[in-house]
Amino acid sequence: MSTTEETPVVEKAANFIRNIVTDDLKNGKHKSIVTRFPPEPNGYLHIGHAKSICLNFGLARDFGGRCHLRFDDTNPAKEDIEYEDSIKENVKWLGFDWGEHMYYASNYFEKFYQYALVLIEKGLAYVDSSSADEIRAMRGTLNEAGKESPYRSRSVAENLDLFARMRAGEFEDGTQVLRLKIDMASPNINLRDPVIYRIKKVDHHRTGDAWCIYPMYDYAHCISDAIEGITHSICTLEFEDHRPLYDWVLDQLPVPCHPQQIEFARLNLNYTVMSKRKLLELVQEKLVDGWDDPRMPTLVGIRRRGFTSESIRAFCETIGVGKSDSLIDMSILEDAVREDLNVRAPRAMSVLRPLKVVIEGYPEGQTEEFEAANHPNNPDMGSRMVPFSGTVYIERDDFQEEPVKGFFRMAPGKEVRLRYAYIVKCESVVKDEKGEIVEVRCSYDPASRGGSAPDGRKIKGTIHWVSADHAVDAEVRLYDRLFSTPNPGGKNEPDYRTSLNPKSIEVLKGCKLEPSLASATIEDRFQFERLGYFCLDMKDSRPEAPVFNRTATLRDSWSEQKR
RNA sequence: UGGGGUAUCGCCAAGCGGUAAGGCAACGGACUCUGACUCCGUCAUCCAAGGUUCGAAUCCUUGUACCCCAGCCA
Repeated sequence: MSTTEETPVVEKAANFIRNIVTDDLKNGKHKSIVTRFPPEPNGYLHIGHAKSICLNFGLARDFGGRCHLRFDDTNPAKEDIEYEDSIKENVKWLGFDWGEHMYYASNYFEKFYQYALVLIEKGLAYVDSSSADEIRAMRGTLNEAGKESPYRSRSVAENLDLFARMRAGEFEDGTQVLRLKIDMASPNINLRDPVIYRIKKVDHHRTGDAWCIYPMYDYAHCISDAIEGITHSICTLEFEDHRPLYDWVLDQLPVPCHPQQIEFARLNLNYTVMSKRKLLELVQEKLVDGWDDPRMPTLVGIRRRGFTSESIRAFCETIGVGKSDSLIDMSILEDAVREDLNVRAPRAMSVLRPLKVVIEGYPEGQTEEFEAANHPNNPDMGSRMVPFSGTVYIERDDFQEEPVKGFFRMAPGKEVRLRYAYIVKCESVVKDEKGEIVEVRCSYDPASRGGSAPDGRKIKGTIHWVSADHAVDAEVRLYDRLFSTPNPGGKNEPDYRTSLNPKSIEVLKGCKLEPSLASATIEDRFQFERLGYFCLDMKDSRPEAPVFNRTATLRDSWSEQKR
């Protein structure tokens, strides 16, 4: 098992990769399967990686196989150990466990080297002393065949000698490379004598200065898979035309097995960006507040936003796996969190934009407590006592002096229920010099204690409130989609930066929370009734100054109706 | 104009010759001390055109559209 939690989030939907695995198991091609998630430690994981993680670890879990976590660390110039910890943490958070199966491509450097020797001896690899520019020029174009390098026919002995000297550090960066000898006229450019080793006199974060030549992806990845006994090597679509090379390398070498590479379409989500480059720019140009900004599609960002790992897994399950390029609607992700949080998040009352309401006739200085259910549909979640007094705050949006048609919240002369408390009626409003409403005065029905009308009269509107004397002040951050256009920076679109949503974050101070929320801790999630799902910000919140993040709003057919 | 892919409802996605699952969204309605949740109901003939067949989204042909590839990145 490779999940830490037992509950399957959603029923497993069929997809072409599952079908392949099922067939391979059924017809005996494999007794059990081995997959792998092979990130390069050069950045933070995002929701797109989650799709791959769920796919690979999910297959292993569901078919009783195993999934390796392997760092594809073959380019020391770009990689760093700082990313490794974050990646491991993210995979664990998502609910997966690689157990003993933690690997590094860099652990195979010596094997890669030995295999390269085999290729040279078979006359299938040669040292090319051309410059990068020359190699590019000889590669040809999409329509024209390439030209063979003048160094292509070097003898095996010479190649062996040169390659050994490359390893020994006798040459400078970029002066020599080891290339495969395949076919410079191949219509598949990947087969035009691809470079498999380059010289980089750079320390590697794991192997230090042991090496100054490093293998390229196409050469290292397939061999790594073979060494680990991977059965299904799942990657994204852009590697599709690398597959002939993947197979070519393994066919020439005495490797333990020959994994099957299978490609699927990477995840694209609308109203956000997913490329490492753009994500990095957003952070570096301070367009967002770091990798873990709750608006970022990074796993650290999404987590800080309040998403549960269960909802991410459910999301990955529902979007399916295919080979056609897709742009998933953000609403599917939002639906996934709502579905999860609706069931598990305790309810609470919080007023984000407070409007003072004075209950006329309520005994001066009196305070009482009302029992409020933590979850209206699940009694097992218990209840809490919520203090009430003669002055409460309600949401500004819940009052209209001149109510529009269909508005059934608080308005002059209309009765409305303060949830769990009393039925009140607005009698008058108090305005400041500018005509701004600063206070609403209500009468109340003492017989409606607890919120129910003793005479059975129907009260259409129920609104939430917080007692002024008992309220906990807090900062609340309302997040919205990072971009205001569905495919920022896409084809025929201006620079993605111009599509940033100016309202992607709104910081509200002086919000009034019911006192029970004072004891909230990191990763606690609540439904602030009638508003949405919120969690304590894991970075900026302090006990004496709580900060809540809005994970998602509730569906709101009222505001939709108004549109 | 080389090679590799993909085309099924607004967005995903099952289907593998036997008469179009499901989810999201949307739209009606019921219920409701969250205008939430829940519950009912509505919502496609499968890129196009030919062909094979009793029968095709599924097979063949010819087109069309879109994506990927010319890093000593992964």
